[in-house]
Amino acid sequence: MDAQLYTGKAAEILDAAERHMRAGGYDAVSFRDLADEVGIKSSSVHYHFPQKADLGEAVVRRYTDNVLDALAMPDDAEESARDRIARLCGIYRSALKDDGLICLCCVLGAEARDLPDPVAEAVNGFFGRVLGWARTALDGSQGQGPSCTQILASLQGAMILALATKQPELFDETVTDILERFEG
Amino acid sequence: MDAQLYTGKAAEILDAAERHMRAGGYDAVSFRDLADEVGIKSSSVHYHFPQKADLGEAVVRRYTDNVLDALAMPDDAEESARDRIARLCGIYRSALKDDGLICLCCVLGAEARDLPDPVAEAVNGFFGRVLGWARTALDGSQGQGPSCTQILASLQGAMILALATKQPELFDETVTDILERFEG
DNA sequence: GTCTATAATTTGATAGAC
DNA sequence: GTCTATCAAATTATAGAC
Repeated sequence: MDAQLYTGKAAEILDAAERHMRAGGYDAVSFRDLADEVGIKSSSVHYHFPQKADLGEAVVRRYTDNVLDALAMPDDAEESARDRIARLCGIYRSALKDDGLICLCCVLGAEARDLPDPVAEAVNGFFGRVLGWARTALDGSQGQGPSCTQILASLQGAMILALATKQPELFDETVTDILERFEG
Repeated sequence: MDAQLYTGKAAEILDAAERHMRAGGYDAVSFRDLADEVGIKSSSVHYHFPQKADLGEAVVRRYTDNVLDALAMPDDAEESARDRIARLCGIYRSALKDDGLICLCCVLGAEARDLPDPVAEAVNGFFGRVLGWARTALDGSQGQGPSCTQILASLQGAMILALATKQPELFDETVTDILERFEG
């Protein structure tokens, strides 16, 4: 159950696949496009990830690990719930502003019904783990601020709004609303 | 600028296309699949919608008109802002619980970067019109309740969470949170 | 409006050499 | 691990008959 480590071409493939999936969904990824981008042939991509579902699952799992790593640190026990949630907001914010990318599992979650089972399950797992993190992050903030569900839902939806309307301010507006509710 | 009316096969095609797009995104629609479902050939689908982008744009525009029609009525001037927002929640809620479908523009908005321009613009238009409706819906509820952006973002994100985790309760939880904030 | 027929491209995937 | 070669299937789209 250890987190898998990817290096070299495998990592490059995952990088390219994640970028495409976050921009256009699961179907936006093709073995030939990935191969071209990393400078190998499509059959070599199949060597690393035999089926497309394997690739999709690996992308989601690696993404999940990366997000949870970023959420966990710095590991300060005295940190307020508000500051911890602000870190979650910041992760999404920088991806959106710097690269125009929204959460991978926001895109894939929206088309979950049509995803291969292992990929859909990995997306489900992402939300479970992030909600689990949020539950402990809010620990001790006695009923103050929005619920974990509400925080995560707001952020996911705000990314879509900001992207689709080309108004990044809409994301910040939501972040402000979330954080303000901690000063109740 | 009148709303286009679709009947017969054209309407059936749009129905099928909307269903597929809401389940799996823009790429989840193929002319052959649609043709089979409505009992004609794919070339006949092209007669009604020459290019796929034409089809996509028509689906989004019709969906937008339908949602705004449902939001507008019943047209009661004495209705509270809270009740109007509850109507928006109800539209999404029944689609999710009855058919397992989330908002069309939630799915397409998430992959907006990869959509043909006319389709992306139609999705943008959907959010503009719904946010416009929400602004007037909240008229007179002096600062009470969440902002239009926050309401819409929460609902979109909650649909994704509910769908991806197979926990419809998560959607209801968000609706409850939104409506509670009107009793401030 | 719908059909047949077909074109051109892209897709996921495999076999086997090096 | 990467390659060449290839496959079967699916895709969007068009021409032209009825």
